[in-house]
Amino acid sequence: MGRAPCCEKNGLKKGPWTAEEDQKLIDYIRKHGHGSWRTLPKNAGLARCGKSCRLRWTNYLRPDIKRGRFSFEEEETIIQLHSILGNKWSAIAARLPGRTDNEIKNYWNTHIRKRLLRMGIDPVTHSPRLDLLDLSVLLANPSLYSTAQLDVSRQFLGGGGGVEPPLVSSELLRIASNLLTSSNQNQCQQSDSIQLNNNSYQGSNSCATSTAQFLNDAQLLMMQQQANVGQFQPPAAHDDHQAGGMWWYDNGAIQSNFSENLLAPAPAANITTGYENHLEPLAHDFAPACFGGYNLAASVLSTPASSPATQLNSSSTTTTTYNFNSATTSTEDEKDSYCSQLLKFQVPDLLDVSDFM
DNA sequence: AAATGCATCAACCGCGGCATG
DNA sequence: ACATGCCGCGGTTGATGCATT
Repeated sequence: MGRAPCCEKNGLKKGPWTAEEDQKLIDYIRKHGHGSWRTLPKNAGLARCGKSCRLRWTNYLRPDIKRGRFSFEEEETIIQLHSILGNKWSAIAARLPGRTDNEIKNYWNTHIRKRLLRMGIDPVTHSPRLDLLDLSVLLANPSLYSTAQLDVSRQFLGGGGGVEPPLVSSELLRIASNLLTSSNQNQCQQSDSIQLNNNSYQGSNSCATSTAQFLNDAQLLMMQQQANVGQFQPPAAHDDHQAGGMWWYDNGAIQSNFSENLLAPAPAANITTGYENHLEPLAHDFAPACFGGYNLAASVLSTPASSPATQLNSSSTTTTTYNFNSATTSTEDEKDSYCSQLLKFQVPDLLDVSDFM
């Protein structure tokens, strides 16, 4: 049975609220409470439907509403709660005093979601997106692979143009690994250290500390995670001539002959959200050896203001400390810049992500 | 200065859940 | 058990302002 839309009644006003209407609504609710939204507009002398009144009150006129920019802490909370609750905006809003579900929803769609996408993270699943992140790196460096390999890489996208599941196999991972290994060699010559704004960076590994290296290695894990390969076989001996080395996944541990490290899974961090399943392994397993300890989770989830200097013990003898100073990343643009520079992640024109925006 | 594109956000729409008769 | 009505939620739209060309 259909229900008559509440605002289709004759004489009921729609659209933006006037100051007079606002005042009428405020005065009435202050005196009587909202009671039944259905009868409120008539009693308050408003030519609005109850639904419109309720929305106006809960999203705008309520006295306890906090206006203005979201703080880093609030943003962090939103992301973490969203990883647990999904698009349950009202549930998220219930944990953010003064913020409405509508406001949070808007902020998510206009800010956070886009930022996560730029970083190659699926804002729905909160897991790395192979099709966004991986191929962008590959495709941005066409010199790194042959035509045949490009054809293979296109399969990751589900090349038919339709909504096909990404094709990822151990063999493709191996190919990608080789490609990325080549990429590493190029990238290492370009950036042995990272300086971002006033954030301090103290790395010690030269080649292995480039951002590109981090991405590449992390991407392989993403592939593995998305493909549920389970066991990614170590490279065969004949791969050893590839100077860069490779990563593989063995019995729960990330192994590499790149830095001759065996990376044991990191102990649980203090982040207790669904990210543990996705980003934390990346940050802790990869960061020490291949990125010198940069904490991806800290950059994505914990905004700089709330992320104390992260100290991670790598499997090598190197201990690396990072201090991303919040004072230098206080604006929205700076947040974006901060993230994009760190990850050096650029979506090539070839890879259109607008559909996801 | 005008045109165009983009980002933001208040407000609307439709649906599902729940209460009530 | 079923019909009806209300409320709240999530998705979407459209107006507005700002930036860019």
